[in-house]
Amino acid sequence: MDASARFVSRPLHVTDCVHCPLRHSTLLEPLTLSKLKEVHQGLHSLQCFIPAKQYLYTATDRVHDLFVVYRGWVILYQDLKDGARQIQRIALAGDLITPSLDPKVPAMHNAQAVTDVQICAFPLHDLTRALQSTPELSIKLSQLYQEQMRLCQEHITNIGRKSAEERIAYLLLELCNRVRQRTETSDESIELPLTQEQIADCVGLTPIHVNRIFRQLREKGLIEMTRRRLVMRNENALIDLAQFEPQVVV
Amino acid sequence: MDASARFVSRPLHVTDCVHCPLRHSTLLEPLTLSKLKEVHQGLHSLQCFIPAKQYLYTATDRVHDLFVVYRGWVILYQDLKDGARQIQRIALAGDLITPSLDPKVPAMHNAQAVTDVQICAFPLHDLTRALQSTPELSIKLSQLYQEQMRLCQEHITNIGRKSAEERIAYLLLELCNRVRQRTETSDESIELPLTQEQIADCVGLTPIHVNRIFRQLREKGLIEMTRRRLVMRNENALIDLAQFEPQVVV
DNA sequence: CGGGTATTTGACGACTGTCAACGCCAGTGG
DNA sequence: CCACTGGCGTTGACAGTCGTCAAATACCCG
Repeated sequence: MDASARFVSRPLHVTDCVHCPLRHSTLLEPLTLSKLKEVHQGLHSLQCFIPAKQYLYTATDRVHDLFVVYRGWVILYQDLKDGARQIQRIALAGDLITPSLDPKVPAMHNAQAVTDVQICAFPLHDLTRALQSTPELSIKLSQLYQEQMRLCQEHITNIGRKSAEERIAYLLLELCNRVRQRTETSDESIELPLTQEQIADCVGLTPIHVNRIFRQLREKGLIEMTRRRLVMRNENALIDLAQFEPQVVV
Repeated sequence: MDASARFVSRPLHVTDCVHCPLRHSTLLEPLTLSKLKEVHQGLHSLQCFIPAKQYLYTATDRVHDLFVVYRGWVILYQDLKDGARQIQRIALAGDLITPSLDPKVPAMHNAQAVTDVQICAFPLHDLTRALQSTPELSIKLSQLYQEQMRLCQEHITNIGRKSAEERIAYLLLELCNRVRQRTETSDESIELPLTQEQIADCVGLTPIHVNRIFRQLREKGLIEMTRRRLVMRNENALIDLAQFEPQVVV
């Protein structure tokens, strides 16, 4: 199915997208929301609203756009034959979602809104033109890809070589860090709209085991989890446990 | 440590790099070796020789170059505190290696030559200039990143949600596919210079267990492994087992 | 208030890891 | 030529983390 059809069949508010990292050309500028609020450079885009649990596209879709999340959480995941599911990436505000750069190639994964989501869609055709006319844009795009790759590779290390406890601690710290960068705060608690099942699908465990680990972490006094909210009770201990290396953003 | 120092301290042959995917601007052109043999566009580069087992850079290095593998196998991996190791990516001929786009940020992972390797090094500074003057280059770069991301995300699904047997079957098929694309052959056997330990570090298992699975696959008549050589005895059964989806290169 | 979803808990089993030992092969040096 | 050495592959016994199954509880939304 064609993903653009999927779009227009859903409630959507089209306005100008005034918050978008693609407008920033400075090398390795951190992608905070305040930084995002700058001037548009004339790149065509549509801002869309996607309600929670709806799909941005699915694995077989041929997508003609590159997306930038403006608000909300999006999970990118793959379904396996046996019913299992692996969340490959969690996209937050300011993150790029690029199912493919070739509209003939299907996305191979699903993109689903966890919360209500606002995104900007950039038609690939316009993007290609913009890249040719605006070199800063292409450099920015490379940086975004690079940052994505880094997270992706850390995710691989996390899933491949760490215990359940370490994996979950790491995921929580990473998400916490990313949320803080975006809100420019350093609260010890954040909104965490993921279910335990989604966390399990992210780190490659079963929801039952995720629950066991959460209890452990709670009993050790490291975290507290109320509904949709995560409190880091002892962040240093958690960092130590997870072998987490907060990225030094220069 | 600065990675350029690491370079010049090693045996290296400096010549013009005449084989490099960055010279190709057509959208989603497959990266085969024959395609690589085209005309250079004036991007500065050094071709270096790295003998097997030597490091291109290590986790703490600040790297000032972007690399393109021309010949040989390179593993990118992270070391963990407890001595474990996770191979995040295997780079073959035509693949990009971009430890960072900011020379101030350390690589966070090691890049080690598995076989003798020839690579091209593009200084980041020159690359940035080239991206600004040559828009086709930036589009090509984005495509390369995109392809990398796809492999990386599949790797995550593989490690996170598949059994040992499925993981190994998948890895073998992926490597086989990538080698075939590059050699433009479809032999049922390929050179596979990885040790069982390296395969284990790639799919997140122990070398002992990798060995057990190899025996299983051998006894099922699916593969044969002699020294440094993999023979696919029943590729379809292997594809079925691994839930492998060969990428449709358009 | 009621139905569905998410969380929690226990018992049990299995896949994979750990430990230990041996064999094979290539390179090295006497 | 042969003993020696180190790396890699192979195998077995055992242990443990994590998955599976089942069920009860808590929570949300209509």
